[in-house]
Amino acid sequence: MQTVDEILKIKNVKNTAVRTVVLRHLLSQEKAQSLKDIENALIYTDRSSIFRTLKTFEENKIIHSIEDGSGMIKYAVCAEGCNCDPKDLHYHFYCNNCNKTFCLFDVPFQNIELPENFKIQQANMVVKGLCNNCNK
Amino acid sequence: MQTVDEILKIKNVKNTAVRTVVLRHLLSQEKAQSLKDIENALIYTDRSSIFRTLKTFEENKIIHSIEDGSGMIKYAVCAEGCNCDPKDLHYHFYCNNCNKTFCLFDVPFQNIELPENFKIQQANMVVKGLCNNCNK
DNA sequence: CTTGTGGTGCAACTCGATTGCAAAGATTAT
DNA sequence: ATAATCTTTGCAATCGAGTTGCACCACAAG
Repeated sequence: MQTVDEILKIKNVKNTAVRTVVLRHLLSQEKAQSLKDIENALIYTDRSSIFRTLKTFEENKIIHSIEDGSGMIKYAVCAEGCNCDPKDLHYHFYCNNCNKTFCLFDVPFQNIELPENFKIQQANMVVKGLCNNCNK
Repeated sequence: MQTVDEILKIKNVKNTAVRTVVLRHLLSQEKAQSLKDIENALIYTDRSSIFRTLKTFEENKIIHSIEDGSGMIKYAVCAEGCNCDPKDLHYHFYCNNCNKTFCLFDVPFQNIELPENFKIQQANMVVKGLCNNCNK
């Protein structure tokens, strides 16, 4: 696992106090985090700063965003070497019971045959159901 | 193509003025509609009435909702015989240029191998890119 | 006719997301 | 080192899609 400093350096994003704590928090979580989640975890950091930090991270492909249908956009750290290209896509799983969102890096991704002249640029794939913790 | 009256009857939803115009509008569109889209199209019908109509339609599986990442939930009429089960899932395509959302009924749907103990209930699959009109 | 049920329109509210602005911090040029 | 410049941050205000409360209306049941 890369450190916060390494990631910021590789992605050419300047290291600041807010960026460090936000990225550290994201790395420490197994599930994707919403702005609200992060805000609650980092009580000394302003919401708008976190918001802009997330935008910066997303632009620089440090994190990717997931719309899981909870109404809040979730963010998760990209895998090493990810460029957020179609080839880097992976499924997400949203638990209807505990409302957590997971990145399913290990589930193989189907090559989708789009109709004539449609061109894929990104995708947002969310499977919903019960996670292993809640499916009991 | 089923008529508005037929659909409402089959799904056991009472026919009202608002329901008729909303469903007729949805059927007349090739792309999924947001609440705002419908509101703009049906200028004499109140937003909250459309909103509640859409909820009613969704509960009764007349339409399904799509979170395409535009920030607005889109709605599209279900295919005939759809029960909104996992087996009825289909991909959606969101055009980054014209912001339209399409149902890709003809693109085969992969059977997703979830990790141990994860259970699928629904899914929201959105491929983003350029549609045939914008990819020129 | 009276009562009840559900649908509709209006207005107000919620809440996550976003922006404007000024202060603080970092960087570069002088 | 100091001044000028650019970036980041915190605060407050705003935006906008979604949602709700309430009164009114239409239609159905008793």
